[in-house]
Parts: sequence; C-alpha cells; structure tokens
Amino acid sequence: MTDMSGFGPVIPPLHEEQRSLRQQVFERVRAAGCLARVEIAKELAISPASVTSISAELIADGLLQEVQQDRDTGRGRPPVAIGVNPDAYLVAGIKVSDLDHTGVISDFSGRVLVSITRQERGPFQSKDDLMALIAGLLDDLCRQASLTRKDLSALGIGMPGFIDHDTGHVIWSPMLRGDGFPLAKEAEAAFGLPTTIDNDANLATLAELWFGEGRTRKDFAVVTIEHGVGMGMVINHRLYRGARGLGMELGHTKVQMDGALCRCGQRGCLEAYVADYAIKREAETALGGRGAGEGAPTGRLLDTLFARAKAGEPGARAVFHRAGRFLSLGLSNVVNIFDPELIILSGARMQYDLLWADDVLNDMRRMMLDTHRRGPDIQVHAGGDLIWARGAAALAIGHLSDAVLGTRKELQVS
Amino acid sequence: MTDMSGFGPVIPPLHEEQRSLRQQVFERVRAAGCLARVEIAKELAISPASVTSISAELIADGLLQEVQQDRDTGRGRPPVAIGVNPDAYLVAGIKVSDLDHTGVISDFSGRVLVSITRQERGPFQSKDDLMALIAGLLDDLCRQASLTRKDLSALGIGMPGFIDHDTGHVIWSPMLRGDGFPLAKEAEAAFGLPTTIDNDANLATLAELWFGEGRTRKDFAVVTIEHGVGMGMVINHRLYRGARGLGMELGHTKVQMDGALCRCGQRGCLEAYVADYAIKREAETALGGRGAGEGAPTGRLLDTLFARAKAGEPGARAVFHRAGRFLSLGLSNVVNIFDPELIILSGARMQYDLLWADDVLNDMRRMMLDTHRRGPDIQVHAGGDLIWARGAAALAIGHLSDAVLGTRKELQVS
DNA sequence: TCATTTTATTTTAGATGTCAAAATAAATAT
DNA sequence: ATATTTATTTTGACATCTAAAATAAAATGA
Repeated sequence: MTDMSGFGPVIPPLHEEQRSLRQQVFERVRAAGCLARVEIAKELAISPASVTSISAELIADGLLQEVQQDRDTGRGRPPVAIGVNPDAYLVAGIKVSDLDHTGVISDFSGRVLVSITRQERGPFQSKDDLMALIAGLLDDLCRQASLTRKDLSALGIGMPGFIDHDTGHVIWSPMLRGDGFPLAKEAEAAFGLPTTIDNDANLATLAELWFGEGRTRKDFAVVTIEHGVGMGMVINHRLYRGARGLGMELGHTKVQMDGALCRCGQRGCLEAYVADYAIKREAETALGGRGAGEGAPTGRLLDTLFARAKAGEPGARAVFHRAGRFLSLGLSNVVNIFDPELIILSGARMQYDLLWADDVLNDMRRMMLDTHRRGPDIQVHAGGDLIWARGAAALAIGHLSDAVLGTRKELQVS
Repeated sequence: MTDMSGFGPVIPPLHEEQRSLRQQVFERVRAAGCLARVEIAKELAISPASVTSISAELIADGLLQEVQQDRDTGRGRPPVAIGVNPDAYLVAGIKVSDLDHTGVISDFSGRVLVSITRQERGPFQSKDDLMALIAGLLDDLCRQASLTRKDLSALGIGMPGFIDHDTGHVIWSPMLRGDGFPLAKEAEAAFGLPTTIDNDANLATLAELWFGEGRTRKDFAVVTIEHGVGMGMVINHRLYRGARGLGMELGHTKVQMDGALCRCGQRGCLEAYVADYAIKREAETALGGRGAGEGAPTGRLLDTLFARAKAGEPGARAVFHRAGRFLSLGLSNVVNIFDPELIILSGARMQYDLLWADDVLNDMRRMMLDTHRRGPDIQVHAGGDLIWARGAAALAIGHLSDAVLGTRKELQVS
C-alpha cells in the first residue's frame, strides 16, 4: 500500500439499502397483519407524530387502511389498528416445472384468491412453448377469478434452472432445450405486466420468508428435494442469491470425488445421491422389475419403493438409507458454512420420512462442528404444491411494493 | 395464514444498518486515500454544501485533514484533497497461533509503524498462558515503538479456533486446553484497551478487504491453508461470519463420506486432506524416513517433500496431487454455493505451488456448474506473516472508527 | 497586466423530515 | 358527571440536506 492509495473497503453509496421510514412503516404493518400506530412507533423507535403523518400518507395512497378490531383493551382511548389494503393491487404468481405447474392470484395482503395446479409434461423445447405454457396458466387464473390481465399489477414467475433474478434472464433450465433468454422482459412485453423471475428453490424460500416459519427468523436455509436438490438462503431477513446471483446450488456441491453421475454431467454432486431421479434409478435396481412397471412415472415408482421400505424390505430400505446419509452430509456442510438457526426441508419428496429419519438428523449433527451450542432447528414442510406459486406471488408483491413505496414514481412496464 | 396474522418478513428496525452521511464521507475518504470535496459529493450523490459542512466537522474532530497534492489539473480553482489524519489514533493488531505470532502497531491511516514476528510453541494450556503471550507481544510492540499502552486506542486480536466476534468469546481454540472464555472482555480489563477479536481466517480476509485486492470487490472468498483450512467470506463489502457468528468453516465441510481422519475427530473433512498436518502425515509415509529426520518441524518436512516433488519424485508428487484434487473439490463447492467473483488463496503454505497448479484450478473449473459465465478470478497471496496482524489492526480500526463516528459518544472501555 | 473563464468551495436561504410537548379524542373507572 | 388513562393529532422547533448565489483560486487570453 502506497501512501495515498487509501485503505478500507470501497463501499458504494448506500441509497439502495436505505429504506425510508415510509417503507419501514409499511413493511412493519404488513408483517404484523395489523398494528396500532402506538405500536409502530414503539417498534421502530420513532415518534408517534411521525407515525401519524406517514400512515396518513400511506392511507391516502390507498396502500394501508384502518381496520376494526375487537375491543379487549383496558381503559384509555382504544388503539386503532392499521393493515394493508388488500385491494390496492392484485398480482399473479406462477411456477412452471418439468411436470407440475402451479399458479395463484393474490391480493396485496397476500391472500390467495384463486389457484391452479396442472400436470403436463413437456416437450418444452423452445421459449415459445414455455411462453405459451405461462400464458395458458395466466389466462386460466384470470378466467377463474373473473379478471383480465389488466386487473393485475405484477407477475412473478419461477422455474428450475439457473435463473438470474437481477437481470431477468433464464441462463439455463432443464425445461428449455435451447439457449436461455430474457424471460422477464419478454413476459412483460407479452403480458403487459411488470415481471420478476427466480428459480424454484428461491420461491420455496420466499414462501417461508413471507408466509411461513421463516418470517420471524433472521437467517435460515431451505433445502428442497424435487427432481433436483435446491437450496435457498435467507441472510438477515433477505433472500441471498449468491454474489453474482447464481449461487446456492447445494445440489451440485460435490460430496464424493468421482462419485455418482449427476444429470449435470459431473460426478459426485449431492443431487446424484439424493434427488428424485437418483433414487429412482436405484429403485429400478432394487425393485428388480417388481416395481410399478416399465416406464412408470417417477412418483409411482418412488411411492412403491417407499412402501416396500416401510414394510421392511432390506433392498428398498438401503436405497433410502444411502440417500439419507448423503443428505445428512450435505446438510452438515450447510451448517458448517452458514451456521443457520433453522433449516427447513421442503418439497413433496419430504413425504418419504425415511429421508429425514432420526438417524439421518443424528448423522447430520455428528458431522457438524461442535461449537457447544444447540444445532439448528430442523423443520420439515412436505406441504402442497401451492408453496411454489405463493412464493412467486411474494416475489411479485415484494417487487411491486418496493416500486410503489421506494420512489413515488409510477410503476412502469419498461 | 389467517387473516390478521400478517405476512412478509419481520424485519427489525434498521438503525444499525443506516450509516450516517458523516460516516459515509469518512469511509469514502479513507477508501480513496485522499479525495477532493467535489469528488466526494459526486460519488455519494450529495450536495457540495453538505460535504463542506460534514468535512469541516470531521476535520475539526481531528479525524480528517486537508492534504497537499501536486497540481496536475487544468484551469479553475484547484481541488483540495482530504485524507484520514494518521495521527488521530494508534491501534495494535495481534495474531497468535500454535507457532507463529505476529503483531503490528498501526496509525489511523492503516500505516504500520512497527511490527513483530515471533515463533514460540506452546504449551498454552490455560487462558493465563494465552493472556501472558498477548501481553508480551503487546509490550514488545510498545517498546519497539517507544510508546505505552496508553498511547493506543484499540486492540484487535486474532487466533485460530471458534471465535465469536460478536460476543468476544473464545468458544474453542486448539491453542487452549480448557474451556473457552471471554477474551475480549478480559483483554480490555487487562490492557485497558477496547478489544475486538476474530478467528485467523477472518483476519486474512479483513486484510484483503482493507488493504488488498478485495478493496474494490463487492464479494470474494479467502481460503487459507495453514495448520488447518479456513475461509473468510466478504458479502457486499462486509465480512460475513455466518448467521450466528460461527460459520464459514470450509475446512470442516465433508468432502468424503467416512473419509480421512480430521483433528476435529470427524472423518472426511476437507482439512483432513489439505491442511498442513494432513500433508505432513502423508509426507512421513512418502519420504519413508528419508525426510528431515524424526520429529522435525512440520515446515521443514513439507519443504523437503515439496523439493522432492518438484524434482519429480512420484511419491512426493502424489501427496501434493491428492491434496490439490481435494482442494479443487472444496473450492468448487465454494463457487457453487457463493458464486464469488474472486477467490484468494492465502497463507504461507501457498508457496507450495503444486497445490494450485493449473490442473488443480482446471479441476475446480470442471466441477463448477457451467453457467456460461467466467468463473471466479483466482489469486494466490503467499505473502508474509504480517497479513494476519494487519487484519487484526483493521479489525481494531474498524471498530474504533465506528465507535467514534457512529455516535458522538466517547469511546469507553466497558 | 488584467479581465475572463473555469472549476472548487462556502455561504445563504429554504425545503424536508423528524421530534418533544401540548392539545385533543375516546375510552374506562369512580 | 368527573377523573383517569391511553391514543392520536397538532404545533412549533430543530436538525439535515439542498439549490442557488456568492466567493475563491487557479489558467487563459486580450
């Protein structure tokens, strides 16, 4: 270091991180459902006077509204609670995948108005096929809700693969044969809606952050087992997407040198031991033709395998046992890296409870560093398909409210 | 979700993250070395009027000063640059380890006034031994600089192990036989200096963030190979320590189920293949007694092994080759998780260039997901021992300047 | 040389956002 | 009905930041 070169981190101006009081008040009300002005003032440590003027503005803008609450208070003037105005905006959230597609229309308070679930296997070869699929889901949703696209204010889309949320580009997706393309931009053009996109694991994580257990947690990880293995990470109440937007690919971290073949073409990826397709290919061997028949869908095959394992069949048990062991190894790596207070195991495959049996979690704890503290809480959310679409809706609402609250500029479809 | 329960993340008030303009101006000047008022205004997108008043205040407080610069400008009134006042405070940074201990005294502008390096193997059994070691280093530094402890304003201490920076507790350290203890607090009491502590890998990372290549990078990882394998991660210009303060333990992520024995007692840790001691135990076998003699220090043994490998001896090469392969696997996991733009390999063992030979880095790139983008830059900093102590000094300066700038409260030894 | 131009900084006079304190409102308790 | 309690709003003040004008300090060009 020469004398005049300076030192210390070169931090860019912080305008983006600064959340205005206006925005903080809104987010606090949204988080609480409804909240009296006094409580807002107390929680944010600002004066009641400020809360009055800010909330008056937000109410005038139609974003918040006063809500009636049942009296259970003691003496004194009763507080009047403020909540998000559900009718401020409507948004759609859509998640497409290689088989299961889901969608919701949600109001501005996060309530799901209508939802759809559809199973439809590709072939999705071109981006046009994909756009058509999304358009179909969007139209079905609108029809079901007796709305038109014009009634919506934002759209969130999720899909598997490498999705660059920041730029709105699909870099690569197993659903897409060709090159990636700027999905967000094209969806905005096609549907006339400001569109935000993300990968499916991040949607599940957003759903937990916005609607689930993660709401009150500062940091947590969500690990999904579907066709692949995904992870989403919340750091300091925000979804962390990796330094350049494409990280958190737990499924492709290596757990074995020159190990099992992964669909990504490499060897030893966690996914190649734990994902859907990895279990399936072992199931075919283990069941030895006594399975659900040649060419049966993965779900049927795995269900059969699981039943056999539960019935005590050694071959079937061994398949789940190995998958569980590698999962525990992968989870211990997450703990050793991130030290989260909570890990949520999410996704339909979590119905196979052998994957997270006690011995799996004990294995994980054994492989964690001993720092004389409680390990992370583990929760399993085998919940329904709608999780994904609700995450997409959260994506849309988040983007929308940032746009509306951040600057006063009108939201524009650029 | 019921109706009144709210949704969206529950974010606590942001007072801590809000950096005052005062602080931003200071940090920008520090980062640049010296900077004219106009440029500060431009970079922070604030008015020159604000810069005038803020910088006047900072100069009056003795934190900044106007500095003379050579004129190379065109017409117009020449800008007058502002820089950190080096004499505002002095701090000490000390890093202790199982063998090599280093320390520096640095002025407020980060310049190293005096430094010491000492080799001294334990036994450090009790915290008293450790405190005595630190006291000795501190006194040596002061003597060498003709200062007393009272001339210093802050102390940063780093050591290997699980160090909880936030609470100032040593949870566990290989240097300590017994339980952990509140090192920061006890050092404050013993030396009369506000003390901040961290683990050694984080010091190396801070040194890069404050003084090195990392200054201009938003995100990067530092991987250290010493007696163990450590990692530090910078996310958004800040050192990230994991959700609960004890993460980033790359050395103990598992790269092999039931693999090689690690000094932590578990099997398959990356460290058990790549660290100092892991190579050493293979070296003893590979050299078969032709090494540096029974009981030779690790460094001598590894140097011998490296020389043999460079000379082409197959057994010696094989040892480095295996370590390199596992290192590449570990690094690819870092990339797949964090997607950093830069990875810095740091530490004295990086002088063994076989560890990061082209085929190792190519292996790493092969194991990274292909996202059609450039992989992370890789840099190797085999630099001197002072890195660690300078990182500790950065820790102290950062803490000190936050305290001085954040609130106007006088810094107090609590 | 000295007015002109250019660029940097400071001064000045608001605009804005926030708060403390006082005033008002709306309930319960006596 | 009146006092008490709690919530909210109003008011006036203060601090922060800005735009615009004024001033400062240099090079340029007559």
